[in-house]
Amino acid sequence: MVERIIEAARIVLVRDGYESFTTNRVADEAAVSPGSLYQYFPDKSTLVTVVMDRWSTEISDRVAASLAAAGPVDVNDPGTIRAIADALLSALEADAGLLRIVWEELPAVRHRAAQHALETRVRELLAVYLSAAGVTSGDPRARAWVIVMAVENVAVRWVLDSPAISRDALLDEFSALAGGFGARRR
Amino acid sequence: MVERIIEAARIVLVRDGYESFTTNRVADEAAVSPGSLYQYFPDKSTLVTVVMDRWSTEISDRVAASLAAAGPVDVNDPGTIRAIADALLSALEADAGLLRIVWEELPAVRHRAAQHALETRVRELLAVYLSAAGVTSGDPRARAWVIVMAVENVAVRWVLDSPAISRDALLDEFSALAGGFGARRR
Amino acid sequence: MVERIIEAARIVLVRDGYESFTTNRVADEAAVSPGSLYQYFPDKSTLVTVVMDRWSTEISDRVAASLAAAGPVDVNDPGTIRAIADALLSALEADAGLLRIVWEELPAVRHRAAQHALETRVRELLAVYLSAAGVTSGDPRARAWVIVMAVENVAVRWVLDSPAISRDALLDEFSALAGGFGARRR
Amino acid sequence: MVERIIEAARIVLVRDGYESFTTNRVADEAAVSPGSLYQYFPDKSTLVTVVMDRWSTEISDRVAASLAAAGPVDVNDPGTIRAIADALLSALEADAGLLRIVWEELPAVRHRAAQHALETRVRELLAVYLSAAGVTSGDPRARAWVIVMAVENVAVRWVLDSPAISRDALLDEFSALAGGFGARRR
DNA sequence: GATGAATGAGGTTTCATTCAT
DNA sequence: GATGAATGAAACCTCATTCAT
Repeated sequence: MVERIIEAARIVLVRDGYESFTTNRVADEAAVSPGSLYQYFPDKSTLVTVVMDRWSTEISDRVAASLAAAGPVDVNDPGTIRAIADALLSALEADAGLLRIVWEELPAVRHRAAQHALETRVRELLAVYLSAAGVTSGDPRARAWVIVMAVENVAVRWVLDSPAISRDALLDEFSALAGGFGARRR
Repeated sequence: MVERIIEAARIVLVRDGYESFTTNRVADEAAVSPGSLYQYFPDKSTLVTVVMDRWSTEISDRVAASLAAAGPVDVNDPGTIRAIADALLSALEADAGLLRIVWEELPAVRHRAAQHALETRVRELLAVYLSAAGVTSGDPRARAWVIVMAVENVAVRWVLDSPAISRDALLDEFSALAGGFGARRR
Repeated sequence: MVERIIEAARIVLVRDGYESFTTNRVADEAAVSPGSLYQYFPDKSTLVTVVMDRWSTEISDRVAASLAAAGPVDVNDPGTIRAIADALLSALEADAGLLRIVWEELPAVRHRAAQHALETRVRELLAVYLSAAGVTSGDPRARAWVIVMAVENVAVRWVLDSPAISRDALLDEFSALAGGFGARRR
Repeated sequence: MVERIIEAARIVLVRDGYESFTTNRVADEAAVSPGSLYQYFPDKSTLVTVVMDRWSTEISDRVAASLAAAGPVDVNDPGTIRAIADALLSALEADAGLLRIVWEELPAVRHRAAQHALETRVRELLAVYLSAAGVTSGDPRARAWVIVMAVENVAVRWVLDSPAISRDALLDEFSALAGGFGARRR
């Protein structure tokens, strides 16, 4: 039931947009009475938050899974950074419809927590990578924060705006970006 | 009159947030009747759009002014990139209240156009710089696009979230980021 | 407009009862949009309060008018107390339908203020009478308070419950009641 | 079980007020499922009625007990009327919280029956007293009705509104009131 | 041009009640 | 008998927008 409602919420969100995301419509879509919604979620905004949390976790998991499938991370392999970026892009593309709604229609407050969680998770991964790569100059935490913020926006906008940049070219850019930070190592 | 309304709209937006940004409240703040609003703006969303356009222009102008004041851009001076980033940060900080509302509460659709205009302007500047710097590998337009997207998010989030990174350190990171792209030139 | 709404509210209250007293129904009855209600009244409960205040004033005025029409009050005339009581009964009977709703369906909180105002007004009148009548034993203010509370309930219930007591007999009882308090004078 | 529910209903009524008196809350308080409520009570209003009946009986019993404890009623003892009134006040004060809810928040329809029962019981007692006291003028039943209605309201309001009248003074007023009716006997 | 009273569709939320288990 | 998840009607209120003055 909770499952059905969350799923319906996600569908309505993607199909109708946030402006039209009403509790009644969600109830309809879930083939459930409006009252039932409130047995499991205290209010509308919580419902959105839950959908966001789900999605954030999905993305994290997808990225992690891709990396795991790719075998152990080799810091010296220049392909590593590409693999990470590639995994992220794929994860975002998995539900581009939802991504668009979230990024373009949802007031950020609604998905701030979920986004933060995702950023933190990625940042931690990255910190490990950076330190293993022997990047020493500057504050590694600051560096990780900057890269994550940078990559986040670039990846999202690439998926949403479809600029005239091939996926391969984009991955090159990511490598360059990371290389820039790593460049001064040794 | 138009002026008064736009100014009122901005005030209401910053003071009360987007949720409470109602046409009636704007009319009140402007000491104007709600009907008069509609003599100059077809609907509420247009009003927001106009405020956004204004603000976007303000930022562009501020950045341009800062750069002009700093004298001619010297592509070989590593300080140049710092100057640009610094100007951008200052411009964003000039009305952090509005920045927060725009980034956290406004559905992106509302300010998409303004944001796009700003991005384009900066991208063009950057393209010149990159080409002058002799960056040749890869597609320079793709490169410019990526850098702009990256910098945009990093700068905004730094202003809004106040992470534990000094302004100086942040500027260093920007240099590194730009350096990374320039690094492989020869 | 305000007038129309208040009148409609009163009609709905009497006709449908407090349970069915909804803002939409009032709007319908007033042939006005629900939104218009809220241009003049901040919320539903205020609307009820206003109706109550009106009615309380009507009763006061009716009583005062009756007394004025009856000529100057003669404290020594045993008929005086009958006149007052008679005026009150008539005033209550003027809109017995509303009286019933107020007394039987309205949570007292809704009409507490109006009732209090009425009680106070009557109490002050009574205090004058009592002191003129030379009632000296006991605290005259306490006495007035007690009589008002006593008369209030008796009168209301007589109108609402139609007990097997003629109007004349009831007025006799009121005289006796007042006489009881005056009895021990001299 | 029935017991537990009634007790819970009373607790909720006093603690949360009538507005918040919901069947679900009562069920919670009784640690019982909402469905079970409906096995013993056809609907919410019946539940309230039962609570009211209980309470009405309690008051009657308390008054009766007080009188019994005071020994046989002596019609010629002017203290008798005080004793009755005193017993009533004490009974009302026993659960002033409930009294307030009943009088101020409950639509009278909900407790009309219980109140009526109480009034009748007291009226019968009083009729005996009045006839024994040799009050002959007027209709003794009318007289009893009037006194009961008068005393009821005065007593309740004294308990609820705490006017600046001492308990002793109030009892004096009651005596005077009763005396007024008896005064013209002989 | 300016006004501002009027609109009315529709959103979120509550809660008494039911019925399959 | 007991449960408690599910129901769904309906309530209050908001606010972008209009149009007669």
